[in-house]
Order: sequence, then C-alpha cells, then structure tokens
Amino acid sequence: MGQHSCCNKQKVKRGLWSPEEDEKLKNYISTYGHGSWSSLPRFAGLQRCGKSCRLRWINYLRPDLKKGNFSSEETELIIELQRILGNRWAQIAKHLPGRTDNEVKNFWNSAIKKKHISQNLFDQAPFSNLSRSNSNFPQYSEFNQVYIPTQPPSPVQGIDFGEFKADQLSHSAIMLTTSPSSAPACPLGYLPQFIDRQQQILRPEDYSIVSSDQYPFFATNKLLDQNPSTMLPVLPKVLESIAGSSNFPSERLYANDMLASSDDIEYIKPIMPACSTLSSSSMSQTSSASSFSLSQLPCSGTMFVNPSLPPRWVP
DNA sequence: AAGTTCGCCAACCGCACGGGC
DNA sequence: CGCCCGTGCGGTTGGCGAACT
Repeated sequence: MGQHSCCNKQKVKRGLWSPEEDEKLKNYISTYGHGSWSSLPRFAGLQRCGKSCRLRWINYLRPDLKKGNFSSEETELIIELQRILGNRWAQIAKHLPGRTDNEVKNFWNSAIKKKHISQNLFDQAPFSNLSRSNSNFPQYSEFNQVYIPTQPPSPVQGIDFGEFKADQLSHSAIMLTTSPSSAPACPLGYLPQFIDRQQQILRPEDYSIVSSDQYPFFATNKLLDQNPSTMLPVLPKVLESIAGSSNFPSERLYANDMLASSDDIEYIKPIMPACSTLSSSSMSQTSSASSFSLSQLPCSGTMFVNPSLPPRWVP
C-alpha cells in the first residue's frame, strides 16, 4: 500500500486520535484556521498527515457537528435523497445540517441498507403499488434495522394499544394479508412486523392491522417454528397471491431473504386462533395449519390487537 | 465466565478533479 | 499540454464494544 503524497514526506502516526492530538488540532484551527491541510500538521505539531487532520476535523472536531442518533425525519430524508442522488454522500450530507458524509454513509450502510433491500423486494412484488397507494398502508420509518409502520392504519385509530410483551404471544408473529378471491384489485398483502431485540417488546406500532378490504391472519414462519422461544426480529414478508385464486397460498411466498417454496406452506399457520368471531369452519381449517382456503375466511373486517384483550376480528 | 460472533463507526485508501506552473 | 500537488469523495477496513453462545 502506497502512502498518500501528503503523508510520505515524514513519519506520520495512524490509527485512532488521542485526546491530546484532538486538542492540538482544535486549538490550532480555532486560532489560525486550517489553511493548507498539507502544512497544518507541521505548524500544529502533529505527527499526522494533512489528510488525516482534515478528516478528523470534518468528521469529529468541527464545532457545528450534530451528535447523537439520526431522527426519523433525517432518516426519511436520507432515504429519499439516496433514491434521488444515489451514493453521493457529500451531496446528501449537505441537506442534513451538522451531519457529515461519512456519518451518513455509515448510517446508510449499517442501519438503512438492509431494510432497503427488503423494501426493494417488496417494491418488486407484483401489485405492490396498489397497496402503497392505499391510504391505509402504514408509513415506515427506521427502527433498529427493519422497516416498521409508524402509525396504525385508519380503522384502528383512537384505540389505546399500549405496549405488550412479546412473550405474551404464543409465537413471534408475522401477519400476512391477502385478498379474497372476490377482490381482484387487491391481490397483495404486506406485513411489517417487528420485535425489538433489546427490549423484547412488540410495540403497538409494530404490528399491522388490516383494513376492511383485506383478509388478515397471523402466521408463524418456518424458522420461528423451529425455535419458538428465540426472540428474533421478524422480517417483512410479502405474500403474493394471484387475483382470483381461491386457495392460499397458491403462488409464491416472498421473504426478505428467501423465496420460499410451496413446501413451506405447512409452516405457515395462524398463531391467534382465539379470533373468536372467525367461523368455526375457518377456525378448524386455520388451526390445522396445513392448508386452508380464502373462501373459508370472513369476507371483510378488521383485526384488532390489544394488549389487554384477545385478538378480535370485527367483520 | 470465557470465547466467539456481530455490528458500528472512525479512519484509511485509492481515485478523480481542479488549479498552478 | 502535461505534470505536480492539494483537496474532496466514496468504498473499504479494522478495532472495539456489545451481544450471543
């Protein structure tokens, strides 16, 4: 590895900056300004190359830097700007006062990128534009590496959800929604579901309540069924179902990181059979977990989930 | 409690670009 | 015009602490 031209004239230190070095750099720049970065280290008495000094100042010592986590507004802005500008981090950072390109880039690579991949999978799914144009479709913001809805869809507004512990669920939940065969315009459901890894809490905004024009049910996936006690974030899944199909799931099941085959169907089963208003026929079908038909589910309704009550299906 | 894995982020590296000569 | 140098940018690395086994 060759050294940069500004660093090869003298022996320079590398690696993390010590507090003493920070102090020297800060004092020098606050007194004289940075001037020429290449000559700064010599005048400031630092055994660093100018490039390293510049980076340290811009990314860490600058007084106008904003410290702390990115807000949801900043996150949304980064996602939007990245979509428009691509990986032009310096350009993106200019729209975020007090944030550096390096910080934005790191944030993207660590926190947003993974979610974006799963979001892209969702975007690629057929008919996804229909769901996204639906006013009931949840909005998303960043939370610990997964997209989550920030507000429940309109049918459940006004209901006090509060928090409830993930372990109150018999399984970690993924909710898959699909359309009735009689509603060909709404063939796609989407589930944003998430369990906070740190707090082990399923937050009220983390589960999705479907609106009246969709069929809801809750399901576990294969992996969680194998390790039901393991609290893992449940990544978004998209169920693709062809309009007019009466059997579920007749087509493919997409997960963020895998394309499940129809062999996985047996692992998809409802976890909340206590949905008391489901008809007994559909209950027995769904509880058996092997297969069931959309036509056996109620035609329309809303699933209410409340920490103090059993899940409730309101036709 | 100890070892291992994972994720974050500060820092480095190479390259591109522009200005001066 | 071509070379050199300084600066800025984006990709990548590696150290370190947290989480996990």
